[in-house]
Amino acid sequence: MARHKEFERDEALQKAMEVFWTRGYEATSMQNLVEHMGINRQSLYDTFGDKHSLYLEALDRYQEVESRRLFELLEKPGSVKKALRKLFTGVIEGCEGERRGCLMNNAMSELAGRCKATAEKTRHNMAALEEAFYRALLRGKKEGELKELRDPRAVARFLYNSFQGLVLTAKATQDRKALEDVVKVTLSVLD
Amino acid sequence: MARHKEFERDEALQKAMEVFWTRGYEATSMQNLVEHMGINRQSLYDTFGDKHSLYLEALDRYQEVESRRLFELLEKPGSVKKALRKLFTGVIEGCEGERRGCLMNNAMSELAGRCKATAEKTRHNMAALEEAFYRALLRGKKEGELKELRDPRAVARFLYNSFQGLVLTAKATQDRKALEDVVKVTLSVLD
DNA sequence: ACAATTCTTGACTAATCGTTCCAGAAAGAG
DNA sequence: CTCTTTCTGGAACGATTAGTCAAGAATTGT
Repeated sequence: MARHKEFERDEALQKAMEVFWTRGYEATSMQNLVEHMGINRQSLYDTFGDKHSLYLEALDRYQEVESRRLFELLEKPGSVKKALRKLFTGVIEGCEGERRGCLMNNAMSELAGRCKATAEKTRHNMAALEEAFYRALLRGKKEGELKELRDPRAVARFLYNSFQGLVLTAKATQDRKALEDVVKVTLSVLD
Repeated sequence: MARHKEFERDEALQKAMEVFWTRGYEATSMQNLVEHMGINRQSLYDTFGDKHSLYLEALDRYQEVESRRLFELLEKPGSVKKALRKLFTGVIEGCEGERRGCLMNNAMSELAGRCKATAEKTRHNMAALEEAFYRALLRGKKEGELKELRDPRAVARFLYNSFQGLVLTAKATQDRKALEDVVKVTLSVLD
């Protein structure tokens, strides 16, 4: 029988995801990908198809891996408000170094307007995040922390929107005070 | 003496801005620009320098032309809340057709992370919009519409953030109800 | 050992990228 | 008209793009 693969598919995909995350879709060349993924050019094409297919798979992987961190944070027992604050201030911390934002956010901005598959995946991500916020809000309401919450669905959508806005804003500014103001007012909706 | 220019610099720049607005920076080729601007390739280079310089000038023009519309809307006498509602729902209307978002928003996402000049221009845009929100809030407070407003600077930053988030979100979704929920909760901060 | 299958390598398309060069047409001022 | 400058068109630049091909090395089951 045949030889086995000498690289881990998931590891290579992870690397590809990071390159797309940092450089975007158009600015990433196959040469960039070959170098960073550490696999052969031909293996890349054999395993992932063309550049666009690889990008879509990278979006899927991001959805699985990165979104999970967010879900876990919001589902962990304890104060919902504190979890939300941690989530939002985490964006501010993250803006210090890498400055690559969020892959889904970037995809929405760069490609969703002209690529249906990308638009679909970003919508799926949006739905998942909205749902995570929604469940957290319901939990907060049930546990008495957010008694006065009127329309959890609308607030969940609002939180998603503010979160994405913050990720984007943090890409251009280093003004922590400004970003903290945004978080402060955003979370005041829950009071 | 010499011949005069046969094209209007501002008109050509306007066209270039629209191309960058629709396609982004990387996905726009000089060929695209030549075709849409309606001027000669050589004239393009003579007049605007290279692609990157042209892009930065397009950002400047956007800042002047498009931001003014926003300023005028917010400075017009009348209810500040109504003006803000009009501004935000305008984003929802705009998402029906073109789907190109906002050039500054796009620039922030695509280039601000790796181009200092772009980051600077988007920061300038952010400061201008924040200031427009701030002045509108102060006016609302003075005129009694927003008596209970505590921290207008923070709320202005919050409004800017929600606005940019909405522009981005509207790029991927057509769910008007979801977008209207965002606007509803965002503006509820002023109540 | 042997055959089957797959990985690796590097050269190789054809197209497009941003940019420059050049020759000639057009239009102002003297 | 002539001189000067600028605009125009097309060809060309070298570099890079996404993607392919073919041949050999490696690893498996029999």
